[in-house]
Amino acid sequence: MTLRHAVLGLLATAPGSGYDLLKRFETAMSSVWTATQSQLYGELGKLESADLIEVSAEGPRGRKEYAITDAGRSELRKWLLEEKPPAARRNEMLLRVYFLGEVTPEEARGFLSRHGAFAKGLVDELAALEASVDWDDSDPSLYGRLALEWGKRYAAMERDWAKWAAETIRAVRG
Amino acid sequence: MTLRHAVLGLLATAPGSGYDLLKRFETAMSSVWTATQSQLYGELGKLESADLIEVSAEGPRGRKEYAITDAGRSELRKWLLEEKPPAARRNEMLLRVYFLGEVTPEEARGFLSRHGAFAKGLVDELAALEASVDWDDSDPSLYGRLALEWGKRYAAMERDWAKWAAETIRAVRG
DNA sequence: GCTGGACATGTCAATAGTGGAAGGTAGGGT
DNA sequence: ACCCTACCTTCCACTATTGACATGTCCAGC
Repeated sequence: MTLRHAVLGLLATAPGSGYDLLKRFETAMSSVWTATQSQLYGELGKLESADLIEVSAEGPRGRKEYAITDAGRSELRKWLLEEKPPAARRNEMLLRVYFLGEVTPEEARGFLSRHGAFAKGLVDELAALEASVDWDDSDPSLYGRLALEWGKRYAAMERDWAKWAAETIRAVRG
Repeated sequence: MTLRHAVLGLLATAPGSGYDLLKRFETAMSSVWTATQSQLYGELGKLESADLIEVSAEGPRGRKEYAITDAGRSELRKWLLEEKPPAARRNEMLLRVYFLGEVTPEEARGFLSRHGAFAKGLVDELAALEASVDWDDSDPSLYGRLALEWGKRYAAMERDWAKWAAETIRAVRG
């Protein structure tokens, strides 16, 4: 039921059409949640039936602009504050690490080096992004900034961990 | 197609029945990948049809023990070394952070404190787990250890980030 | 006036994942 | 002998997610 809340959250910030929301999923939200067009339009229909959103305006080309309702806003608040986020339960990278015993130590170190290089690139990318954004103190940018900081710390953690892991393999296995 | 490789990886370590694998998904693998029983038995059937695994023994209660084939091992290697892991694209916790502007700053700080406390608990838990395990230098324990270290660093990162984020909100919003 | 690209939605088939019901066997402990 | 628990598999209905196809409209620039 998370896509539902992602849509509610986006519409709580500003009303928009399915097309608008899709753009927002592809850009601002892309590192946090994704949705395909078919999923999105389907979910908009369900949310409207449940009266959590409503059509607030109609425009050219059949455009339907949706806005969140009071019931929707209350559902969003409930999700934010009352439901505990389930711990992430899937990590494909780590799954591979578990099975690295199946390849040679050299290959395992190669895998970790590549991953470390990727994380390093991400750190630089996010630092550049941060530098390029004009941060004011408005709410949306505050919380976006917290999320960006999370990304930077995550990427730095993975970069350092991968380096450490490759060194550990070398120390233990040669 | 990741469950497929998770199963291949487990069977590469040791042969086992669907029931055995399910236990391993619920324990050792639970923080990295999950599978329900229905998904697992279905996947075993598909893997057998594709000749990536085979029934290596039959036991009481209709037990079928599966073992990885050479083709399966080669598929596993290919997945480990040739396919690049897609970047994680969903994080429900961060999604909530994006929408924290919908609640009051106090509530937002409460959310972050709770998350920080959870991460702190995880750090302690993982440290205790590490202390309790008798690490030898065998392959499976080496790579499990790398994964555990990842978990420790991840939890510590989230703990520190949550603290920083709550302080930042207080500084900016009071 | 034409045309290409952006805008906009709808629908379908397929795979992945969840949750639960149903049915049965083997073996250790009392 | 009995029973309880662990062992073990199959099947089904539902939701979530992906990717592709289909269809059409508006508008800016030439």
